Amino acid sequence: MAKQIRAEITREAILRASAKLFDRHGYRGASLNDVLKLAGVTKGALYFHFSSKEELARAVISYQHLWAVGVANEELEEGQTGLEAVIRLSQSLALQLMHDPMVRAGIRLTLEHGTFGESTSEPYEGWIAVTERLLVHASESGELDGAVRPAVVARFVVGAFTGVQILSQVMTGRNDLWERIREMWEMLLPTLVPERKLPHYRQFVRMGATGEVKTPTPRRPEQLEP
Amino acid sequence: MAKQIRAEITREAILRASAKLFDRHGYRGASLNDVLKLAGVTKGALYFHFSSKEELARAVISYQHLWAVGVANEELEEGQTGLEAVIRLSQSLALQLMHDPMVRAGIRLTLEHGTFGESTSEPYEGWIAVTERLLVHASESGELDGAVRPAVVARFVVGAFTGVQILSQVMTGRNDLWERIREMWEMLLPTLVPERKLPHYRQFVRMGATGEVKTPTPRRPEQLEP
Amino acid sequence: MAKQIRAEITREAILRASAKLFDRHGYRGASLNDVLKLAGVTKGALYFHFSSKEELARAVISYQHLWAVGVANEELEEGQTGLEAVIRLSQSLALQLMHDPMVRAGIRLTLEHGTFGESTSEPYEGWIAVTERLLVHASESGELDGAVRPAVVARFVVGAFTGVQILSQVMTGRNDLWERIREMWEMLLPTLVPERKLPHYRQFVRMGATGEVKTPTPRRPEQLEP
Amino acid sequence: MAKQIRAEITREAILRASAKLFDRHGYRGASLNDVLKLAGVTKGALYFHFSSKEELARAVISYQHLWAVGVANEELEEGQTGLEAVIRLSQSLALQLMHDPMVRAGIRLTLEHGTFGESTSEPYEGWIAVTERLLVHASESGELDGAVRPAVVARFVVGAFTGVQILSQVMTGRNDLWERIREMWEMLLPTLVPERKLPHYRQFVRMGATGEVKTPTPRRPEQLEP
DNA sequence: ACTCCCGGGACTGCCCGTTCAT
DNA sequence: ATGAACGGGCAGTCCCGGGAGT
Repeated sequence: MAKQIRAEITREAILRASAKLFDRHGYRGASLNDVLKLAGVTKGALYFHFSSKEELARAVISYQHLWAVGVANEELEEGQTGLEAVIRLSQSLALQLMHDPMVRAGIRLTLEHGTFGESTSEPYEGWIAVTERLLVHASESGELDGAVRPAVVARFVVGAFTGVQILSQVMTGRNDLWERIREMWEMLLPTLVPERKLPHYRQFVRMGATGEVKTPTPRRPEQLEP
Repeated sequence: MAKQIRAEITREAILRASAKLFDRHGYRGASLNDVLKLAGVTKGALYFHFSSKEELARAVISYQHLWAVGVANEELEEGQTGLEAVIRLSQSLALQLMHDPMVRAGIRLTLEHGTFGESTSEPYEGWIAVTERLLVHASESGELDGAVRPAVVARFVVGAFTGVQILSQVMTGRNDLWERIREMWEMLLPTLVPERKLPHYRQFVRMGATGEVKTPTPRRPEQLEP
Repeated sequence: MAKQIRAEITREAILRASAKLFDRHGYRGASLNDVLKLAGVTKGALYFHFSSKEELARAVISYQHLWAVGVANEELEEGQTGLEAVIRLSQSLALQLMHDPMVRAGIRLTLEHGTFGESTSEPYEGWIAVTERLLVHASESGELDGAVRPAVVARFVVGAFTGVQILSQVMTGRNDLWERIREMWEMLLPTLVPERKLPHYRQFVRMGATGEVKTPTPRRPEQLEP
Repeated sequence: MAKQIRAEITREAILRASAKLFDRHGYRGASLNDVLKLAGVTKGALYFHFSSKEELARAVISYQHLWAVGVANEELEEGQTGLEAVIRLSQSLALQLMHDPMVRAGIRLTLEHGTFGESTSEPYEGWIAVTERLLVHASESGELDGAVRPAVVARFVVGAFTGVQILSQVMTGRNDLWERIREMWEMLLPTLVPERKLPHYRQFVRMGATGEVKTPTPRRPEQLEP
């Protein structure tokens, strides 16, 4: 028992250190030796917990993915309308990107693996699917302008968010990400909702950074057994 | 003299080969040996023309940058209104991203160097600046809705374009980039222009680059390895 | 008591698994992790029973050695003439090499350690000594041709057996080992025995694989305690 | 030009050093770092000449193989009878095994790759084939006893030589190899040749170590171009 | 002026046999 | 008897010089 706790601590230390370095230098740029140094563990420890660099990266991605899923579910359970949920989702992710190294790393690795790599579009498809579902729901509730096509909007929102976040990272180290996301929504709202509802959503977008970041304590990805 | 011609050919071969590999594997993932093999030259040749891998990458980026600047100027000289110029600019870049390996590589390297690197935001700032200038011009000509703030829009457009392009690349190898950019503009136009001008711009977006472009049956990026 | 039985089972499982892997991949090629996996035990268990990989190998070799000694003694007790005993001995070993992983592994490890290693010729010397003793006995009984020098023959027989067995292993996975050993004796008999006795020994060599393989249930090598 | 000479020197140094270490420690036991140290070159040099450890080993094997082929051909051209050629061949190989590290290493690697490995029996088949061919020739010339079956003898001789050489190596570091091979032939001759020719061949076997070892300056295996 | 061969050496991810606290 | 951690070593790959030749 006691052992397992210690193991968990080590595992987390490795994960955390690798996240930091993956975030800073990318997958290839991060060397395991640096991870070891930063985590204060030895090669053996790393090898015990993760059988390869790739698996380590996958663990980081997985962590971030689980976190995102958790947030999405919470958002839905809070009885918000569909569009509001989408907005809150984007804001939660933005906040997390500003503060949580694990999520930052996860996003970056996903991006690298997608953009530069053999391309697994799967995570993006996931985000698009979630967004689309929420928008369909919103559309059926009459929240949206009649001309809005959820699939198109979902795809664009995910893409725009991705790009805005990158720019914010490059230009300000993500310090202005929150405002950029707000501006994004302000530009999109006129297209999405009927004019009379605009004020309400504008207001909604402006609130939000109430500090209460969603942190659904994601459980670590279960180990894959061979 | 004769020598110089040969030198230029070698230089170009190296540049072209490196672009292809940078595009496919990223900066770190592309090995100079592969570049050599693909270009059919030797190490000595490479190091005569480029003093380091980084300089090689910079040359690719520079090439793409010069191309972009050239296009921007042409667009302006053609006597289009500001907003139209912005749209055409984005479309030109989209087309080039679909077909020109050098531009693709340049964008990718810029992105890597920015997102994951020591961060030189300069190219993005350039794009934003150009866009903003055009939008200011448009605003002064009364093309835009009164509430539009050029600086904000410019920043968002550049970010959104970046993200949309990434998603298109990950999900379809950029085959659908043209449509995605069109959709982007269709979503932004209601926010940007007065309602009565909407039909005109919608039409404008759909046409494309003054006839000689047309949604050009994009070939998918060639599979790896010749 | 019960514990000790369990321990013995574990020990055997490890030994058996390691034999299989040593046989297949050699000393260096066999990894302890694989042994663990195959035996279904943990690292701790292995290191409880064997203090190092080398000792594990020694145990395998020792097992095979004890087996060989056992067979040799049985052969002698069965009242065969000296030459017959030598022949039966070689045949028993051949059969065992074809079927018993532990013996296969033992032979291979001995060979590796000898050929490629710091060379302990001791096991070979043992075989040669036994063979020589039997041949001297045979010589004194008048079974052999007068010109035969037991020491020379013994050394050659051991060498030839070793090589023939290797070739059989390489070329047919030892499937034809039995026939090869028979041929070996047919080639040596004219040199070893007087002409009139040739038919008898030829007949003797041909019999043998009567199925009754010698399996003298070798007791496990006593543990050497430091 | 001058460069190429230097390259050849380096290449040879690497080959020679690796042969020494392969001979001493086997394929797995020899570390490239040790090779580098012994050869006095760096990793870059090695990597330039040999793209992997395996290829290095193959080069050594190939060297030895070419040497053997060269010797075999010379032997044949010297107008000896078939059986004499076989004997001389075995003696040449024995001498070489005693003195030339490259050949020693080649034999050892072949053996390892065969015995302990995925088994390529090809080199053994080559030796057997050559021997058989010579014996068939001898048989047709009436040198051999009528009952001799060349295929069987060839296989056994190759096997026996292999084993005898191993034993000699283990027990005396191959110092007594020459005598062991002589004894081998003395034991086989009665089976192989008619009685009246025995004295001649006995005499033939005893001569031979005239010092003039066959050294057919084997050309290095041509590089495989990718 | 331009190209090439040959080499330098640091570093990477990985795997291994082994030990120690429990 | 276990789970966890240790640390050295492996083969392989990389980016890069520099002397010689054209």
